[in-house]
Amino acid sequence: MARLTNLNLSDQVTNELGKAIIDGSYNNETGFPSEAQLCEEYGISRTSVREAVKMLAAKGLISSKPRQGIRIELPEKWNFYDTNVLTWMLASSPSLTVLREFLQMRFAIEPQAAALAAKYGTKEDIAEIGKALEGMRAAAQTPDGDLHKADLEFHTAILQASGNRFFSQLKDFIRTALNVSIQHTTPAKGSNEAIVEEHHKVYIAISEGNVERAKNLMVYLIDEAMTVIEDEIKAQES
Amino acid sequence: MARLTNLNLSDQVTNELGKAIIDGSYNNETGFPSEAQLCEEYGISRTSVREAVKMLAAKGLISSKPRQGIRIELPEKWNFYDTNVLTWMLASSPSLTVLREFLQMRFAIEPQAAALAAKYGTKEDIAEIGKALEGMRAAAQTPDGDLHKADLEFHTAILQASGNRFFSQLKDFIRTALNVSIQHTTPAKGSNEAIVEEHHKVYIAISEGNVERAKNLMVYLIDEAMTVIEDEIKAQES
DNA sequence: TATGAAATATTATAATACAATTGAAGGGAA
DNA sequence: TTCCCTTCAATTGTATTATAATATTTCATA
Repeated sequence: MARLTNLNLSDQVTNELGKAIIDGSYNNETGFPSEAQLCEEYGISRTSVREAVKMLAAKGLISSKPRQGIRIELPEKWNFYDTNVLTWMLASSPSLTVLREFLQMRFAIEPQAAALAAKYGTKEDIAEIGKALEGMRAAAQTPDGDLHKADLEFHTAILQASGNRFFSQLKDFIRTALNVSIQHTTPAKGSNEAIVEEHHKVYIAISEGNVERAKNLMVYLIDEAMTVIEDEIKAQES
Repeated sequence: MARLTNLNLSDQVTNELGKAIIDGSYNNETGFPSEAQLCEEYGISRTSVREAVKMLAAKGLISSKPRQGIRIELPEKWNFYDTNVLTWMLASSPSLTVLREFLQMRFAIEPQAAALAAKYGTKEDIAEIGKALEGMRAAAQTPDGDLHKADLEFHTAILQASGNRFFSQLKDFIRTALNVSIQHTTPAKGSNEAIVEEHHKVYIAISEGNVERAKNLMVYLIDEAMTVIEDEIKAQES
């Protein structure tokens, strides 16, 4: 077990088990270990094991009943919008398929968020988007500026500006999606200015309250990434 | 404490505390009770209290550290895509605002899901949509048929057919959204046939693989509900 | 005042005991 | 045999107690 001493024992075990469940190391055919077995396996008390089990149950990964033991829930019950679950899933299968699923979600969420930001965004929220944009511009002009990080800020600022809890809750989700995205898409270097310019257009549309335009421009932004992925998937299949 | 004897003690306490946290009965100013205090308050052992606390922590509602005690996390950390959290939130504030937020999410998710279903849906998935549609038709023609339930099935079948885990994971979310929606929107009775017909069009578009049309028709479906809500909100404000 | 050490309150972990639940095995009767 | 009932056993559920770890507060000292 990876000893992250800044984490509780139960948190550590939660992590280990979560990863193992999601990557398929455990399954209900071979049988999931009982509490007692987990105690032995990790050399810890039942108290901690139970706390870990409860946390995993809270995330939808497992359930447990007397005499029946601990069972892995069907994957459709897993809460993929939980940051940990998401991380565990990506650790186990960072495939192009997952990346495409991410992009499809971004395609649904972000244009709508941009539209809402244009419609309802407060001055403060929109100022944050502007600040993120400045960060992108600065990073694009500096030799080793972290454009990617600034990009993340821009997109999350828009989610925040939507004024809708369900959208802004997806900040971590989108961050993760963008991070994975970056690892796959070969960065078309040299086009930094173009990237910033496209984001700038989105910002303008939002700050002007141009709902439809904000949405369309965001669609355009994501569509580019989507195209790259679809091509890669096609290349792999053939 | 509501004694739901089919639930664990820790589950019961999780429920009680979850609700109380979300409706604001507890807050960090007045101070959140310590484990010992919770034991007294609910008359249970520390074991159960701790398990409940861990579950709430897993859902992002609280965190706890030695000497510092249990603290409520910022609402932006709360995992609203967790079924329990969602239920607790609705129990505390079933306002029009929440309903609008729900609809905005549906507006983002469902048209895209319909598009994906049209593009990638398997025969089996699409057959399920068709079956749900038949259910709607039957319910619409029967005097006291449950059209609403059949409607739910239709929409969740589309999410399933998207072939994207992140979309199909939102089935419970959308179900809840639809349920709340029904409670608010005065059912424009007499138009049952029209409703079924509109859903039928969506089904046709999906089964024919007509991506754009599927998306647009779904937008239309949700937009109607959205309009009703927006009007209600305006009426309330004035 | 600033620094550091000690006291303290709270969570973190462990060990143990017993209760509750439920699936399976076994035994008796139709 | 087949069905139903009882008994048994394995596993989780709950409680109690004790100790460790941690971080805040207090207080003494330079």
